[in-house]
Amino acid sequence: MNLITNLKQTTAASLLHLYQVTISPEQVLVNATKPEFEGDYTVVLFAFVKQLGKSPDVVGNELGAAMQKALPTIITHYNIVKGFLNFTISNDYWLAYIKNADTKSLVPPTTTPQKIMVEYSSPNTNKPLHLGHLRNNFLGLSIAEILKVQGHEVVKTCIVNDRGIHICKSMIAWQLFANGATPSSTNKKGDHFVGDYYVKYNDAFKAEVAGLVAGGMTQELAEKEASIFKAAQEMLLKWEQGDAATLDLWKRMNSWVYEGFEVTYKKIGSDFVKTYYESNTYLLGKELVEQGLSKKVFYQKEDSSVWIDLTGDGLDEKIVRRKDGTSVYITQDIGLAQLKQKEFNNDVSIYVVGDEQNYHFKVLKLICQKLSLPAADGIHHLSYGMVELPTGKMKSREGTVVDADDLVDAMIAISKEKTEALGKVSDFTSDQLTALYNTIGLGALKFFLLRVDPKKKMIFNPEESIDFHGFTGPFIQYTHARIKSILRKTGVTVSITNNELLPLEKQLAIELSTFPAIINEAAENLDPSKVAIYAFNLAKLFNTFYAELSIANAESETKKQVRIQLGILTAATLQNAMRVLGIEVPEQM
RNA sequence: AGCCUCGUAGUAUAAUGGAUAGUACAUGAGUUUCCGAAACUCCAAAUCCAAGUUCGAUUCUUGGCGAGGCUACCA
Repeated sequence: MNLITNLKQTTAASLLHLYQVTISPEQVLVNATKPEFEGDYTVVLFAFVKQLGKSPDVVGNELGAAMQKALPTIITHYNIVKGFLNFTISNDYWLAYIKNADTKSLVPPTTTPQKIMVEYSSPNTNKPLHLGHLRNNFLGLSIAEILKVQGHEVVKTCIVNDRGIHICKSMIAWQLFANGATPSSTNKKGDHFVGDYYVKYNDAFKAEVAGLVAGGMTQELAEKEASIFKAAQEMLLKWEQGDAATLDLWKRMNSWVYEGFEVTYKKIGSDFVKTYYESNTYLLGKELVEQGLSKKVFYQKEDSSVWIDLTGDGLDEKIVRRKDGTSVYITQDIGLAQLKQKEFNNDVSIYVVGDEQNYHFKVLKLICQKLSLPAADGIHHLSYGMVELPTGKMKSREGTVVDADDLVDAMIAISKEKTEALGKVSDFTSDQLTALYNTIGLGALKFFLLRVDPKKKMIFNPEESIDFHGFTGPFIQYTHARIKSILRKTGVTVSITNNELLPLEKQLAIELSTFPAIINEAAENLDPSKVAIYAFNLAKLFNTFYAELSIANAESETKKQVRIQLGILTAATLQNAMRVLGIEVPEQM
């Protein structure tokens, strides 16, 4: 049992014994003691002094004595400061922890493993991936790893938005302007190639609209009347009718895009057990509309369109089938949710999607619940904020996006530059160097995008935002590499016979012991930033420890053994923490 | 108009209602005869405003002000 749980339970038991009051262990607040006070863990007394009708000092003294008596090998001292009961934990406890910690299973597996689907990435096939997609991909990858390390079975899926008017725009522009050019004929990555035509479409569209407006048309009308827009609409119609030539071009251009995506996904580490294509799924959900009608979850209006009334749940009315009988977005998503559940039999389904769709997912979950679809309660939306630039929102139509490939390449280039300047890897082969630059560059980028609460929108300043010092991936990678280098020289732990701990040694042990709780917190909140913050704090603490205390030249052999073991545990914990963020840690850098 | 997020030093961020609001970058001052200085140490600097609940509020409630998003028979 972990120490905090133990302290909570003992507090509750002691209170029951002393005062005959029942307080559940979850109600007991146990915190790490602030450094300026004596002690390791603190029980906050205010919560129960009121119902006991005694002063905090009296309760503190009685409770402290009782707890020490209950846990004689764990608690060595206690003191009370203004309603805070501080406990000092015995060195023996921490030494036993250091000795017994297993680097192969730092996180105990959950007792209730589930099958969890994580859907992430959701690209459009009319343009390459950008910075926003990177945040999405890194969040999806990370949350999948966090759940895996807890012992859940994870299925990663992707839904590709491969049809619709936006793709037709790229297709039209290609027909108009490409003269038969292809990615290979222009030596361009396929997704970028197609994306260029999307931009060309918009340029042409804008120019045409401007011309029409100059000729006296209103902006609104001009946007509807522009011939290039009409051509795109017509193409969408042909696509829906199954026109062979249109489908051929669509398939051809999409295949270019997929080739490009594959390169990017491989580079950033994204993979999927199953990829769904919207062109296959956009007709799903039709039977569900019928079911919903017969279950009276949905109702039909006079024009024969079908709706659900969610006003009772504080939301609006929502259409689920148009009067012409076709599905809308939400209907497709309900159908896809059902399909995925049928195929994989998952208990939980996590959607990594931007926060502009918060309302959509609230509605989706509600409808699935009302239709009594299996695992409807397991639907979770991992909602994340937009990534914006100092100049404002990114707009792919206007070409003001930070391209994913460019950014990744730039990060790798910077890591190369910095690594070369330090000259610590002269013994690496060129393949090893390439791998190292990738590890560091991607580590910096992933960490930067994962270290903040996903819910918050973030501003990305390409020039200033990326750093290799401080609260960054490379800082943690460096700390790991340094520990490994030290351990290569000192050898492994032989045995621990020491019986005392210096404050920094104990502090490090305490920090190491909280890792499983951090993982649980991150999983519960679908928030990898908790792990990123933890990894940084641990690395920082180790660096302080290392600056103060020598490992190789420790005061005694027994001290050396303890510190080697602390080094081993720190390196393993950093490696595990970074792994669940999708970041590798090098042995040397 | 309604609904949902968010507002913390110059910048970026942290804090299940708990102690003197933590951290990084940038700024300033230091630390290499000793295990890796991508490191460490120290200085300075912040909770949008106003009420309320509480022993205690960055956190909860209400009202302002400000930013973004959603309220599509687009996806």
